[in-house]
Amino acid sequence: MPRGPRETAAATREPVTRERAVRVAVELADAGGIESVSMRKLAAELSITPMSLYYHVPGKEDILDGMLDVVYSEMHVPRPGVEWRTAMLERAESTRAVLARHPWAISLDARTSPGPATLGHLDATIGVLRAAGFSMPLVGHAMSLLDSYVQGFAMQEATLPLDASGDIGAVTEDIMAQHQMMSNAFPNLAEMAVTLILQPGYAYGNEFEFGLELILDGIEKVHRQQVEAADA
Amino acid sequence: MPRGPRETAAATREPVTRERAVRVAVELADAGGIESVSMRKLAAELSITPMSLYYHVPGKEDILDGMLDVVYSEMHVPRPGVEWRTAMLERAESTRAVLARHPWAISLDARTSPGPATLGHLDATIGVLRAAGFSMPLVGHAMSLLDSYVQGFAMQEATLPLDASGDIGAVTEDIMAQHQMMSNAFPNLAEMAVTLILQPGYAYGNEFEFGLELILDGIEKVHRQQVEAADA
DNA sequence: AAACGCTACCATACGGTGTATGGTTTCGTC
DNA sequence: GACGAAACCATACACCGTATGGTAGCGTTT
Repeated sequence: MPRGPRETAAATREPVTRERAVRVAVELADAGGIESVSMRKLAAELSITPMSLYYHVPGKEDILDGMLDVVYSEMHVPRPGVEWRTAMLERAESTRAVLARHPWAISLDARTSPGPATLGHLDATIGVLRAAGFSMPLVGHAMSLLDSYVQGFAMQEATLPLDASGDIGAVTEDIMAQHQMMSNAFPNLAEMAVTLILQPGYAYGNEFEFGLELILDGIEKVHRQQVEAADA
Repeated sequence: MPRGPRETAAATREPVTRERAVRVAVELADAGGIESVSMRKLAAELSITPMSLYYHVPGKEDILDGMLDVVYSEMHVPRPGVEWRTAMLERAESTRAVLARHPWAISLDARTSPGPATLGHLDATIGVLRAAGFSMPLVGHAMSLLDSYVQGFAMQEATLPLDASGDIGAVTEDIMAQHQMMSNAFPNLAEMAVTLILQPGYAYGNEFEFGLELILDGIEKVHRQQVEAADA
């Protein structure tokens, strides 16, 4: 029966490593939001004291970096052979799905110092576009555009006061209560609320696809023009 | 000589109000980033004790909300008559300019409970699109798409390790040092770094316009189709 | 003139945070 | 059985947001 070092009581099981600490931090954030990830709570969850964490990790920043890389590692990585448009679509939708699973990651997304999963993801994406004949500048354009949109949309979506189903219903009363006031000060906003957003079938999440397809159409058009120009 | 109440020493000048507290908080954030806005530092800047702030404000959240609304109030509000595409372009560029001036606002952008400036801004934008004949669903599509892109781009830009000029130069050495390693693990990324990003003329900020024009083109096309379909 | 109440401010304290400093225990190896 | 590294710990500091319960100065009322 092999056993790790330092197993005094019957408490500890797995050894504490940076990897496990980050994994547990992700679980904490999933359960209680990013503000429930503190060095003390994390240490408690690992059955060690706060300062013992610093043996495995240089500081909290490193844990946050690790958490973001875990999130990226859950995303679908485009495979080399796939047609570029399909790959980009899958990538965007996978990103959105993963961020929906880990909403706290949206605010962490602004962080520098990417991890290996993040870099691998970028590398694979560039590879697919290059294989499809995209010029390097166009790869830059396309990725900046797509990533900005996907990340921005996730942030907008997180901002809205939605219930779990993505429906706006839960706050309808609040909005209607303010409606009289809004109609005077912000007539266009009030009209949009009543005739669009508060309509039964409306869900903000559905806006995602419109923008995504529009962007992919635009990129496809530019790509085709470049290819034709090169052939001529 | 009119003087406010409670002017014991010759210290205080302007009276403390929520509005002034928020204004000073913005100055603090501009000077030292969002983490240098604490109730204690803010109170010190206003020459009162921390707890006195709570007479003017329910809590820190309210100050952050106010700060974001100040940022929105600095943005160019589209005027009713303007052609929609021009208005959207100005709006996007103004947003980007203001967020560049207050980088801390990007991370605050995810915050609920918009202020009057924010709502007024939205209202004016909807008004311009409606006046241009956009259907309400298309207004929703267009604004979701544009706002997601602009906000996401600002976030991406803030993530990058850029110096003040927007140039990547400052970190070139770091990248080159890791280049050998990257070439093996992430060949596409390495190639992109060398042949695009590290090239003398390249600045990530220039990517903004490509995406913006592409999006506006796409929206214009959809709009034209809808108008034609309605005419037929 | 005296009492009252309101506005604006303050002192103290609590429970939380990240982490610097400097031990202490346990283990494999010699 | 001594030794050094690996893993963990205790204490403490400077900060944070804010709950609780005051207090000084003012205008108005009686």
